[in-house]
Amino acid sequence: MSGRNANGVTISDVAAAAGVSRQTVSNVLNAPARVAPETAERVRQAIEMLGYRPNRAAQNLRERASRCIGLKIAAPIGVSNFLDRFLYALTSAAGAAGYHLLLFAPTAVDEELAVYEDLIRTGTVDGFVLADVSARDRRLPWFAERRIPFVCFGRPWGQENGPYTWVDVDGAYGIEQAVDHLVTRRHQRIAYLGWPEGTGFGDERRKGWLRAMERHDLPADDLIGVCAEGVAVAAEAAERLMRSPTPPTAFVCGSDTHAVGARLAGGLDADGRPRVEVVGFDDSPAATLISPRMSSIRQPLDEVAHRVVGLLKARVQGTDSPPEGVMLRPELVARELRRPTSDP
Amino acid sequence: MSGRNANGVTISDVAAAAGVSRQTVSNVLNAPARVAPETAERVRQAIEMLGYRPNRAAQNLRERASRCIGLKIAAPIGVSNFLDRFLYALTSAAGAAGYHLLLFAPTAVDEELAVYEDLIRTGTVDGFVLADVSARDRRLPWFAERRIPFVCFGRPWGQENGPYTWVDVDGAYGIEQAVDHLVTRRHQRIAYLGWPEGTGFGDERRKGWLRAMERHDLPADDLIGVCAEGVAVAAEAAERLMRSPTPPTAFVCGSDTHAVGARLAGGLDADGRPRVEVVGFDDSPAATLISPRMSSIRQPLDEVAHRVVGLLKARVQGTDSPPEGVMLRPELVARELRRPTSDP
DNA sequence: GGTGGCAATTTGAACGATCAAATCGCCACG
DNA sequence: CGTGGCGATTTGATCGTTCAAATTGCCACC
Repeated sequence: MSGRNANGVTISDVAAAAGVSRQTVSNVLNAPARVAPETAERVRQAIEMLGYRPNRAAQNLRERASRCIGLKIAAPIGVSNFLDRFLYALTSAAGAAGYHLLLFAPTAVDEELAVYEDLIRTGTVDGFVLADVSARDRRLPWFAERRIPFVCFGRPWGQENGPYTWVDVDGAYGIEQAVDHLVTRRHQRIAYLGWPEGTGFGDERRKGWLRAMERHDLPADDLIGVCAEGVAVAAEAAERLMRSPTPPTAFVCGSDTHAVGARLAGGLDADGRPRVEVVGFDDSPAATLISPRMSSIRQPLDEVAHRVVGLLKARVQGTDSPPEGVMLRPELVARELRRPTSDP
Repeated sequence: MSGRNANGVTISDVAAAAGVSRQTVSNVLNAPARVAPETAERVRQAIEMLGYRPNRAAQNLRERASRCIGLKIAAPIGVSNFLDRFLYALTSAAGAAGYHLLLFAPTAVDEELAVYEDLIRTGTVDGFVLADVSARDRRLPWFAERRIPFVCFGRPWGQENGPYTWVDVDGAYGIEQAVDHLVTRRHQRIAYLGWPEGTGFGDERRKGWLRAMERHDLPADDLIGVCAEGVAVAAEAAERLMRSPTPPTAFVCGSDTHAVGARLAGGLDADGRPRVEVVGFDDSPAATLISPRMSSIRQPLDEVAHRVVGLLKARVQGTDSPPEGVMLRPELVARELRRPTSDP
């Protein structure tokens, strides 16, 4: 008996209204096969009439699961709204799988690992998505040791062979596609502009460029520029390459930010057209800040999110799903379709 | 009895270890004054030793509260990472107040309002933050009718006098500050470039510009440009204004995107310096995409988030806290400190 | 007509916490 | 020496759900 609470229609209220027991109502919702059709119909009407919705806390308590996925969100840096887009994709994918995304921010006082542990131990979340895995990330072995379910977005660089589950996008493949594209557009001096050595994904993208250049038998030696992510520094780095006696006619870049810098450094010709063709990485809306819009390599974020959620769900529910790495392919979004101006 | 579960140390386990009853352990955590000091110490040691953390679902069930704040996240559009920054501020503020942020995405099949109702009825969240309040937003009266706690970020335009609680930033004030700033830098033809009539915040910002221009006794008639948010269209709109016989020497803009467009339209003089000075709105990192970096009006996001969470908490807990509107002031971040080139 | 089997349904017992009320021990006071 | 009062602690009940086991009703079969 109840229903006296503000907004609380309980399963017992429904049971009373339908003239059955609580468990029958529960069965209608969770195991319809066990219930006689006409009974089920009567119960469904009572549910509808009373506007019954099962209490989440009670379910969570009973089922020992929160159906929440934890995600740490850090102070945003940089111009990209990559996180925005990934967050939306992840939230949608989680929703489709019956989960919610629960955000938390690291606090100044607490030890970061303690925050993760707390969320698991209190049952606030069932597992984590790690979207900011760094090289030799100490969270991974720590989580594994405690059997805390998690899935990485991004390969765990330096511990790829560890027993970790991840989803990543093959950046090297994307860059190779970009080089191939530029080659078909008759470019031969194709530079690479990206992060300095040390970031896993950056190194990989640069390797993809080098591989493609060798495959096409093109020179690569004096065509590498590196700098931190930032338009101004990227422009400087690109300018240094442009001062060469045989300057690049195109840039393949580690990020859209690098690409914007390269485009600015290249400048415009007499007709007001960009002197260098660039391909960025991420296809962020920021890429539209320059005109004409540049080409960029798009990561399949919806697919990434979907796979991440699926794998995490399996690891949360499944007793012992084996670690698994999933590699997805990015796609080149080609936007500069005019002929290159020169062909040295 | 228990503790047999994988990672579940319960309050009874702690009680047994410390040689007291469950309730005493509960009191140590929730009402320490009721417990004798030496008993409390013993219990605390047991908690520490066993690594006890209270189960969130059990607390939620008993206390009829989830300590979660719901936030709808939509597909990102535009270049700004404003949501990123607000999300981080909101997550931090929520965490400091003992809450978590729970994200959800609207699904294609469900009615939007039904999703909100579901989250409340199931007790998944205690209330909502609405960061995307539109004019005559139908959610507001609907929530109020159902006594669903919520706080808006942004005035509920068109229903400011409704019984709603909100936090907003005084955009008109910020714009006026920008105009004052430009006037002290000897500008006289200061244009406004922003959204077409119809967005509450946009209209308000334009009014702020007009008010400041009148206050300074400056002409304003032919200095208004409107367009959607987008660099290319903004540049076009700004160009139209520049073609006037007496073109503007500065732009005050409704967004950073508009401002980037205005700067591009203005172009550079012989010394490579921007011909027009611009002030954007939001101080997004995208503002750094152009060089020299432009001035912009910064919203106090941390303060906004803090107030939003505080008000929501009061409305969730308090029986009947009266509706309240909080207006905060933005701050002009002035970046172009060189003298303007001309003074017509 | 008694019995076994089966489908449909109900009852009892958890899940882990907190509130309210009851109990305990101890001291002071008349 | 009995009683009242008070601080410290314990017991019982409850939040709303689901699992496991028990019960009911019905039909078929020997």
